[in-house]
Amino acid sequence: MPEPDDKTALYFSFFNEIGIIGQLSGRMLESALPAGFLVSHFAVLNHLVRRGDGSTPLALARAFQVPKTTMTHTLSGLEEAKLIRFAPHPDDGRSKCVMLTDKGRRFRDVAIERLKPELALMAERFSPDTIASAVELLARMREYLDQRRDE
Amino acid sequence: MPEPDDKTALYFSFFNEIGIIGQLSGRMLESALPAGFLVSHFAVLNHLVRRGDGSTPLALARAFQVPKTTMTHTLSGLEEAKLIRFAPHPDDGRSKCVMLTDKGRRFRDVAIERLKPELALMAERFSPDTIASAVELLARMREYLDQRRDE
DNA sequence: ACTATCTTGTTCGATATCGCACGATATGGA
DNA sequence: TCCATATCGTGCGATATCGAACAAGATAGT
Repeated sequence: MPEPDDKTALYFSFFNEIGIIGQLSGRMLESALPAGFLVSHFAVLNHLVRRGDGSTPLALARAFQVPKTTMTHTLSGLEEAKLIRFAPHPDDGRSKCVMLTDKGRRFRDVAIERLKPELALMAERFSPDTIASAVELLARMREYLDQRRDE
Repeated sequence: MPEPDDKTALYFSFFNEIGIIGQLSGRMLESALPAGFLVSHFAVLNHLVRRGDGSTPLALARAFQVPKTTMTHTLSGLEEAKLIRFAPHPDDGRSKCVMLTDKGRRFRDVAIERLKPELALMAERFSPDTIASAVELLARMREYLDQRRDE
């Protein structure tokens, strides 16, 4: 390492590992989805199931930290596949509400079911406790970066 | 959560956090790069500095777990900016060696210098020890996913 | 040496992602 | 009320990413 006297490299390797795991897990997840669907589609459906639907596109874009144009594109794919539908926003004429359809919920459930064996295998090597504490750190990191971003 | 009886959701949130941090850290890093350069460019340069240059494009693609077509594209951008150059492969006529140029090394050093304040701030909240142990877990996870991928 | 098969890098086409700029609506102050 | 400014979603163009197919070179079996 060229800078043995500082910790910079450590933090870079952290983000480097994050990036690579993002790649690998994305591929793994996509292999469990029908052709043409991506992580971004699944992630939105999963979010809607877990946090409840009715969010606006902008709220979703912020939740995943992607530009709103990207979210528009992702949502239009989901709508075309009838996995979500849009409802008018009750208070704000500029906005809309993203609603899960039954088909969307089933799509997400099937994907999860298809991934369960893989996750079970993973759980043999990485205990829920290990992952839970990692999630704790990662969530803190996400919140920190998110807040820094806004400043 | 819809499946209170299994740990599936925990593992999903792990990968979800990974994805979001990937987004956020990518943006942060790109803000320290000249316009038109992306994380992928920096990541390759950083890899070449730390692991030494002379790798082949395919080896780099594997290191970052991206398709080789993607690496071809990334490398062509770096070559056009004269941050790397290609040398013929001594043993294999199909392949080539990716070599850092002085300009490439400086590019990487400048980027790191520009990021140091941000990382120093981060280090106040996330100690090197914390990050080091996270890197350990992440590296294990990467190796695991990598190996699963090949099966 | 010959040939079948594998490996490496690229080209090509399709699509995802992103920044910019716009129209529509909301908000707040004069 | 009226206007300036902010916010929400989208259209557009540029570029990144990826899978499929290919050409050139390597490899292994005969």
